[in-house]
Amino acid sequence: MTHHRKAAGDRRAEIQRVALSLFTSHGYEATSMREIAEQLDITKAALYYHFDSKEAIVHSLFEERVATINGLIEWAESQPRSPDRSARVAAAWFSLTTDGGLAFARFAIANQTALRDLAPKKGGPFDHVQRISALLSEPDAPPAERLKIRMAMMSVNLAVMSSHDLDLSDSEILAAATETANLISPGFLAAVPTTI
Amino acid sequence: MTHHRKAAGDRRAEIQRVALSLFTSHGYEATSMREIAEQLDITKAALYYHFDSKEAIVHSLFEERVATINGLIEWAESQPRSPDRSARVAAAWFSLTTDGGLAFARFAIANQTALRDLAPKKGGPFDHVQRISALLSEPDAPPAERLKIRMAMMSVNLAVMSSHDLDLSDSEILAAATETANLISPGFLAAVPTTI
DNA sequence: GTCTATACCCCGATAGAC
DNA sequence: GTCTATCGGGGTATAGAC
Repeated sequence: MTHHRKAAGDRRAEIQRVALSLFTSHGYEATSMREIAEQLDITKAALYYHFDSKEAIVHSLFEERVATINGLIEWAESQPRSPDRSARVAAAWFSLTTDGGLAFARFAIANQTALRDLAPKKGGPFDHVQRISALLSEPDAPPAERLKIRMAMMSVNLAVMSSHDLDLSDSEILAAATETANLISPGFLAAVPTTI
Repeated sequence: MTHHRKAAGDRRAEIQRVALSLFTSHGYEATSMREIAEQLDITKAALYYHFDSKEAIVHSLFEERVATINGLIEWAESQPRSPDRSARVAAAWFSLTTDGGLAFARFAIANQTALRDLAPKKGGPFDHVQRISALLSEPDAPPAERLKIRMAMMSVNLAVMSSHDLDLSDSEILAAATETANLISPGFLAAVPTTI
């Protein structure tokens, strides 16, 4: 027998889906709990049953990703610096943004300042760019060199930002990002297959 | 005789300076009129003497830039499509982001969603990217080609986003952006001198 | 477990004294 | 021209009925 009622975990996932959509289109600060509740035909108070706060919602949206990247960094730091390690880290970094389409990238772009304020030390998304770029560049690399590595890392963001109003699939956007990353920093994604 | 009192126009400029700083660091939505007033040691009401609304402040921050770009677009549309026209438009676009350092670029990055909502039709900053990229690409160019043009145009944003926490001057960031633009779209800034 | 009702605060904005 | 005082509303969050 199927039930008309939603399973326990579904409501939480629905809230996350709606919140991600609203945060992406209007921004975290401009999105109110009332808006999220209305779009789900539930009350504001119901949100507070599933999440302790508005911040808790946004944290839940990237906590899995944060944990994965922290694991990646931990692994990389236990390995000796080598071209192979760099290739694996770069490939993992890129594949992380493709999981679940480009929804997270779009969310991150629309909420850069909010993410900075909401995830300051916990190892937020922006801290990761710094730490991984350090892993990918030589210890004595000049700042200009580190900048290029970071620009290659963030080519996905550039492609997503630029693709607004253009008739392109996520795969095509990602292909442009991959190509751009390799142009900015030759060999950046040499080891990663271009298939998505 | 010098006066201790500020000249009339100074207060308005001071408000713009503080507002730009706060909007850039915390975002438009997260910045309140009270914060702006406190940082200037004036009252909230005093702000409303100089500006009709919070939106009016943010509009004043880029109205000059908007007018300049509208003029650029108007001029370009009156010219026949040619390599020379493209070179001039691309060069003008880039030099517009250097005026007054990279302050506007940083502001725009921190407030993408707010700018979209606040300047929807008036010819906001994001509308300009679309219209200028149309000028710079062939009329029958596929979306992927237009995307690359836009990515080249927004390489300044990429460089600024990536340079956070890096010991680089605005000139160095801009140099990286210029180089990247030409890598993404060969010859994009061929005609523009690289001196800043 | 999920709702209604409400507390409490700070927001942008205005009126009018000085 | 700049202030004090205040308004109406929406914000997040909570208390407690059901």
